Amino acid sequence: MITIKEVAHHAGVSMSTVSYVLSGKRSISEETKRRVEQSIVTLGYHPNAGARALASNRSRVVGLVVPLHSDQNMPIIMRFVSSIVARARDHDYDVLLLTKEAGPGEAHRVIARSMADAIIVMDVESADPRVPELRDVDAPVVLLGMPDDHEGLSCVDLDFATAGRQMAGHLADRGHRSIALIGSPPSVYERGTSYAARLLAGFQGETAKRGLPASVHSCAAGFDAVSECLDDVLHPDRGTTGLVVHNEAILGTLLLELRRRSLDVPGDLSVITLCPGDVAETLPVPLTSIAVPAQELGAIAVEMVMARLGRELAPEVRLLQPLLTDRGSTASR
Amino acid sequence: MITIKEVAHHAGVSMSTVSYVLSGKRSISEETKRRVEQSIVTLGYHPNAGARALASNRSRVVGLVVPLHSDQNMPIIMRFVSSIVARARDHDYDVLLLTKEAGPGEAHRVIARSMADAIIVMDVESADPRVPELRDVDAPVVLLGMPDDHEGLSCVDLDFATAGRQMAGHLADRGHRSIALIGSPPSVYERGTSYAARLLAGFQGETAKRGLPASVHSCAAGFDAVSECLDDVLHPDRGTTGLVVHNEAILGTLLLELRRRSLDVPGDLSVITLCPGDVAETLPVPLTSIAVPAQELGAIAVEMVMARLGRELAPEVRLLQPLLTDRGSTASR
DNA sequence: GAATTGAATCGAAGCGCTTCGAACGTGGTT
DNA sequence: AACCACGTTCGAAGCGCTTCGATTCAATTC
Repeated sequence: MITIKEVAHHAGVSMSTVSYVLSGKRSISEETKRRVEQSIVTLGYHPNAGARALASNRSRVVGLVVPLHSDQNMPIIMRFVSSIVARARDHDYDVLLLTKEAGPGEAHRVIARSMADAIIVMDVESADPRVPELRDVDAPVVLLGMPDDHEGLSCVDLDFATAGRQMAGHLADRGHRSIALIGSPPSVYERGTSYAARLLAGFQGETAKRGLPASVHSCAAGFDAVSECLDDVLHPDRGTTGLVVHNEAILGTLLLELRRRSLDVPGDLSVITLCPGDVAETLPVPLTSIAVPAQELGAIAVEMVMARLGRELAPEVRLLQPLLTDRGSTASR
Repeated sequence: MITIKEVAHHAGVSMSTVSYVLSGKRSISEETKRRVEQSIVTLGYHPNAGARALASNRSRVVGLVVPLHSDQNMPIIMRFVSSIVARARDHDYDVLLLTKEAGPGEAHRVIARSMADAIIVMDVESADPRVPELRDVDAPVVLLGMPDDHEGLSCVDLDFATAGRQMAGHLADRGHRSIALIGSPPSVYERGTSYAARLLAGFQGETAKRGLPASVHSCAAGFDAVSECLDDVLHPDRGTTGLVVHNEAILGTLLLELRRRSLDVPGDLSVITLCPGDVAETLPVPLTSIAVPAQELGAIAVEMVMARLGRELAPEVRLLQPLLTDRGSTASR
């Protein structure tokens, strides 16, 4: 193993000079810098992470708590992870993989042992039991998701309430007088997944404000569940003409079932959804949708971590404004 | 931060004694051990990972290269990851997340800096360009998947050739005289994904051996692609009565489309597939299948890493034998 | 021309841990 | 009584790096 000592010797300077060339924390003459960098390349030097962490009291690692057994959409979780890893690497940070399933103690362990400088937690729920414990972690913690009580913690999330309002408003603006929301399976609501509840609140707020009848349905994945749910939603008594779907898993099945029933989108039924943009695009009928900006949310989470690691900043909450993309799946009537 | 020194002082012993209590590398009297452990709890001591790594030349971290942008099934990738993390933690190892997309240099960087003691690489393809570079990594490397040239590297994978043979044989044993294989989209074959090719080879070997006509089809995801593919597979000239599906993404769509065409499984068509067990179970028609034993494969990968980290073992290749579960989706004729 | 400044570099003290050899009893052998 | 062996424990030397004065030397100032 090549050490900084050997590099120093090879370049004819002291260890500290090499260190300063690497960190840029003190000014070094161009000439010396060049020589040192040359030696580093020639010898193939790689700084030892452990030694660095020990001496500098910084690991340049961020712990990421991922829900690995989640019943939720893995692809979207992967988008988050992928963007977080990429942005962290931009800052020369690595990512240590922690699982939600292993319990909240993991975050504490990793920080207490100085294996990581900060923690990012994905998939945080309304009354997430991890939150109190995370508050005690002695390092910056950034949550993806918004627990009810987020005091002292940084949070990033999509503004689901506004998204719910926007989707209801979009249909109402087009003259739909009776609309329905198809949400996630009951289990998701019971678990207190904060985004589901917030979108629902926004949706209901908007329909109430406009005095529109609106029904709300919970739908599990699977062909029979979707079919049953549609029976209910489309019951003639309701006169439903517009559909807000907040359940990525059933989108394909739902559209197929509508086709099977010879219902045209948007001719017979307008449909708008919240899901990743490319999912909305590649469905049997491309859907007008609000995208879940996983990339951006991940990037913001990393930026918040870095900001807090640098300066001593107060935790903050950031809600990203939803962006609606019209793909023609909603008609005026 | 509580250090080992403070623990030693609190327990009235030397630092080295505390260290030996923790590592168990030398015998310590019961009494002393008890006192030290008590002090550790009382003070809330957590060993500093950097210092440990520096002194012991072991990071207790394994790097995991994950395909984060893969067009493949994220859920199954997650199963691997999840099992690898869990098993690694069993050995008191943590997992550093590296992405396939960031390039093969990442593995080298992480090892050169002593951030990890070993590397596990997922989703390795036949002619994977990463393989040569991985061979140069100065640490144990375990591949999930089997490149053509795997000399000097440890590999774990399902025995896809045998799986292909088994599925063909299963149908043939039940009297099917013309069977078809529906595989992954062409892109998967073009990319040289080794498992797809190996399954295909096994399938063709078995049908040839038995002198059965067998057609092979490549099918992309999406409703139209599946429908088109079925038109081809079920063309009357072929007389196909048995179907082997090696394409997890289209299973649901395919079964729905068969139902739409009023074809009964297994009455009109026998179907057998290779996919995770619970996927096969929760389809509209539960399918007889060979499971992808993600849990086991991940666990074995970790065991291989640990074995190689302990003793100086030669790299080895392990192919897991497929296990066929009959769910009644294939009939005799 | 002495004093002051500032850029560039060096030396050495740690960071918190592991590990090796040495030391210290204690009990059993001769 | 001297010796050895063994189970326990200690002390100290690093592991490879960062960082804080201290030092040097040339350029500037009065």
